[in-house]
Amino acid sequence: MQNPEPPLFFQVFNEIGIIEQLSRTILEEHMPKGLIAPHFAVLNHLTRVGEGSTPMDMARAFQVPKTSMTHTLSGLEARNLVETRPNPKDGRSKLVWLTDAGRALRADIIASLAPEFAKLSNGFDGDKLAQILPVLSELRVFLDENRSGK
Amino acid sequence: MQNPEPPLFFQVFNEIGIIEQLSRTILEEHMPKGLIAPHFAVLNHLTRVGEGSTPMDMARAFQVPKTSMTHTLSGLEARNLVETRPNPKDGRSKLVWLTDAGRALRADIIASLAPEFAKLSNGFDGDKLAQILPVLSELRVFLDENRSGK
DNA sequence: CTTGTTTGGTTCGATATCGCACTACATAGT
DNA sequence: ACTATGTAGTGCGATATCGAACCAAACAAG
Repeated sequence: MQNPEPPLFFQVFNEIGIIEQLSRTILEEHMPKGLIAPHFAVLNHLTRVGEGSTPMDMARAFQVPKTSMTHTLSGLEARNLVETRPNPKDGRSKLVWLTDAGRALRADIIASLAPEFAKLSNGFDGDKLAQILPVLSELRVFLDENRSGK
Repeated sequence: MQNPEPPLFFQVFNEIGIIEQLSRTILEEHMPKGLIAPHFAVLNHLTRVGEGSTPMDMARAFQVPKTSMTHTLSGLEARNLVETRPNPKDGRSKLVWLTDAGRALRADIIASLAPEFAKLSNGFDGDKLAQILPVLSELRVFLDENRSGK
């Protein structure tokens, strides 16, 4: 038994899958009708990583096909939450920017999540989360570097 | 600062979301065309938890709407990977059973994942996974118990 | 037993995801 | 410059997800 048991990986990925489901559901309960987690992910990415990303930047960051990103962005653009401008450095691509409405919506969603975070803070030991975070990051990086390619 | 920083939760859920994406992609690369992760989840559930589950049992276990489960099962049934029988205890519901083909497919998929697990074993410290697993389970249970309801 | 409510499952319509094919622009090799 | 190959983005078709509405069986209250 020189290998970690396959069931260990299975269990970890299984738990992660369920947690992803549950946390996504919570997030989506705090989003306006018609918008879902990927829309939030884009608003959040533009705020944190910086506006002026290209669609492909974000597709790669989220590991989704570029066609999915096109679709997600079109939903955001239709609601005036982002706007796109041509990329002066590359005639094929676009740069994506938040509108004021987009920035405001992201802030509102995060603010409305405060009670959920409070519940978590009260009911769950934050130290444990702090302990697993670096391992999760490491695992994410490992998987990211070893992915076959989408 | 009596609260754990909201960013901590954010980061944890963010990493979990990305890991879920990446691990799901790996799994689906090892599945026959037309079948995706939810199909595997059902085959796996029936094997582990026991055959003869109802669709609602599984919808709850996976935290998906029952309509999604109907759809997933119909895909499996169309390929003769599961079969359903009436529930003798409840005229409204069905019981789901694996076919031999379903059992075989699950086994084949798991077997074909062995190289991926080997890569993980070699490149990633199994002890770290063992350490985070109980925290993930705890977090999953906490979220599960506190969910608003779907 | 009758009635009102709950629960398991399906159908349907709207939106999402994703692979494939395609266009336009970019870049490398000669 | 010319051609070949690569890359960003879109259009389209197939399947997936999910909420709303619906039906039938179960169950609870009287």
